[in-house]
Amino acid sequence: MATTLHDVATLAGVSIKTVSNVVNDYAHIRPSTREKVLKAIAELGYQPNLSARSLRSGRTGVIGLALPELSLSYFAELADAVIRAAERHGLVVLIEQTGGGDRSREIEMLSSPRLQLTDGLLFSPLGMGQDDVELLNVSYPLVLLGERIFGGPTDHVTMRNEEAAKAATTHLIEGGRRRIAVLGVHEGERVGSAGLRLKGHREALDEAGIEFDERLMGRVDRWHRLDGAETMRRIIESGVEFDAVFGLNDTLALGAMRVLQEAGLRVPQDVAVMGFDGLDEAKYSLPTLSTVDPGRDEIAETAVRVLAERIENRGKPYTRERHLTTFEVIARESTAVS
Amino acid sequence: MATTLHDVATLAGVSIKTVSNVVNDYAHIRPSTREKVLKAIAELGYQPNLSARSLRSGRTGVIGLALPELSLSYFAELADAVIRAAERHGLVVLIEQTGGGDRSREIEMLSSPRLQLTDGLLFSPLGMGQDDVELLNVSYPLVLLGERIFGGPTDHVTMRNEEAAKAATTHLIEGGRRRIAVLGVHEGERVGSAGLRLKGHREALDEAGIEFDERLMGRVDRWHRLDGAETMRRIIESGVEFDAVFGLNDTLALGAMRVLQEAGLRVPQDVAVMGFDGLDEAKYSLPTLSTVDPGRDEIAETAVRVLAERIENRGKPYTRERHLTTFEVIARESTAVS
DNA sequence: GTTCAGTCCTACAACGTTGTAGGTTCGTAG
DNA sequence: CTACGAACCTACAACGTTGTAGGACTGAAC
Repeated sequence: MATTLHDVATLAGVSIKTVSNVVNDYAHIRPSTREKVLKAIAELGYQPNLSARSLRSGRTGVIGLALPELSLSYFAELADAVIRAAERHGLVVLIEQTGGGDRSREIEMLSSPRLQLTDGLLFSPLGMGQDDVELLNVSYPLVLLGERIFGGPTDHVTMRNEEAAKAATTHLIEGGRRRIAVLGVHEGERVGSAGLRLKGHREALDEAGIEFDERLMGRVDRWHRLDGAETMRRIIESGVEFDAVFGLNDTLALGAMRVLQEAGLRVPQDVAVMGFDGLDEAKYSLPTLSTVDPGRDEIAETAVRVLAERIENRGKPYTRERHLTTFEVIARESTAVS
Repeated sequence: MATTLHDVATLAGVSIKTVSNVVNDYAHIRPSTREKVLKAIAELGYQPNLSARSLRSGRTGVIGLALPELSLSYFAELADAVIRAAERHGLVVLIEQTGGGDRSREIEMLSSPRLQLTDGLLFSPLGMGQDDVELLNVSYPLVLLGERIFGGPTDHVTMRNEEAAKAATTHLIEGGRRRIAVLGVHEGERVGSAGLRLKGHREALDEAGIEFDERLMGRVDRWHRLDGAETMRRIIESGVEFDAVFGLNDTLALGAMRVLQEAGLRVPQDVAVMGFDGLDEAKYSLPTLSTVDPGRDEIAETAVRVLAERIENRGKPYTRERHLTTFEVIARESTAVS
């Protein structure tokens, strides 16, 4: 079996508590004793039992990250960033997938017994909505990510969807585009990535005095590449005129770009294409895809920091905060002005 | 504070052990008692403390997954599949990133105290090599993934790199290609994805009686899209003649495709492009990328199942096994015969 | 009426750790 | 030489759970 404090104590000829103190860097230990203990620890290859430690201390050093699907690049890159950030705080990350927007699974997740192993949760819902805000009242530290729920009882780290989308559309307009198709629109949604980004888009149109055209709205629930491709195809077939495409995320835009080129439309000469998310992939498509980096790394960094703080100060009162990251329009070939 | 067995026991008027028995579905409990207890559990919202349970039982219900980087699509999709598979076994997954092939971090990982929270580990090294085989002798259940180390002391789940790569090259040859550039070659490597896939490639050449040309080898350590692009550019500039490109993974191939098209080379008319990994992305590039699906889902499924078995039968002797998945060449536009 | 197996339940100890309280030693100030 | 605080160390209890051993009851078989 694994060695315990007791084994080390016996070998070093001290009490287990002294060994514990050495392990935990307690100040008042005679150098000679510390040395003896460290030698015994090395000799036995002792490693603390984290279950016991966490039972005693109530802390596990693990945070949960609940997200829809890792196979969506945005979430994979987010998870990567979260794990790196957590590491800097001495935390490890347990990842739970809730499926692509499955509301009931998301709700279930919030009270999952599996969270017991966790000191707190980073929660990125996709299926839950504003009406579910009360469900965020949980007894453990929770930091909300994303744009499905606002004004909830917890800390919230999110991007400036509206402003960022507005900037994206403005970028297209400045390039001389007037008829901008939008991919990934969710019917009637007001809160949520789709709703907010569309709102930003419309603000940009309004400001430029461009009339909104319902026929340019590419409605589709899922935001995978396939959905972008199919929606684009539908719009082309509908015969409606357009000179630009704004994919509400990069994946949609990449799928669309493929279809545009198949249809003989040149990007950016005939149609400019803009994405949203700042995915790595967007750098390598043909042509390279213009996008908006919503501040993904900053989201991860901030979320972990805030969660770590809440864990640190458990029990103490605090005021929930909303953290907004800074975004950046990244202009690439797909929106170049000819 | 959270409620404990003790609270439930008090409310239900039974001993804590009886509550424990109810929770664990012990057989001999009077229906009336069970009901009383369940009611008390519901009333208090009791959830077992997993730290205590794991301290007592030695099991956490968590498995570790150590991989290079989630931002590499292959690993993101692998992690997705592993999490799904683990869920079917009632396990959750703790993900550790070892960085893109950092040998020392990988070695460190194997004895990380963080693994204490884990019943076993799925380990996918990239930097370690055959010489490190002894380091896999660890005291916890370990299942090795990937192709860096063979014949080690643990179970091993891997793909048929050689055969799959051979099939890929054969596919190109059957399309009439004779001068195949290879991207992602690692100098002098024999074991490892690069070495094995290159070996398969050469076997296919040999069988077809095509001479191997060193100048067609695109050497590059990292396998990101950028590396594929740069290596491709180097090969084009070198002036060596070629009519096909085999990216040792999809990401390299996608990066290369971009550069080929920029250089005015048509895919597949002038140059056929073949990838390896069966990434989702390959379905949506322009043109769509032919690839080899090495059986990723099967790898995840098998690895989790084997690990769960080893955990279940801890202590019992077993013979280590090597599991090979089935692969499939997926022909798409990038290798179409004109 | 006694025995016995089975059912149902309980008390206790243990898993390995850390917090608390307290004990001993030591050096220094009085 | 005594007093006293700081430094150093220890014993004990507790975190919440489950395994073990065993007690009390029931009903059936002799």
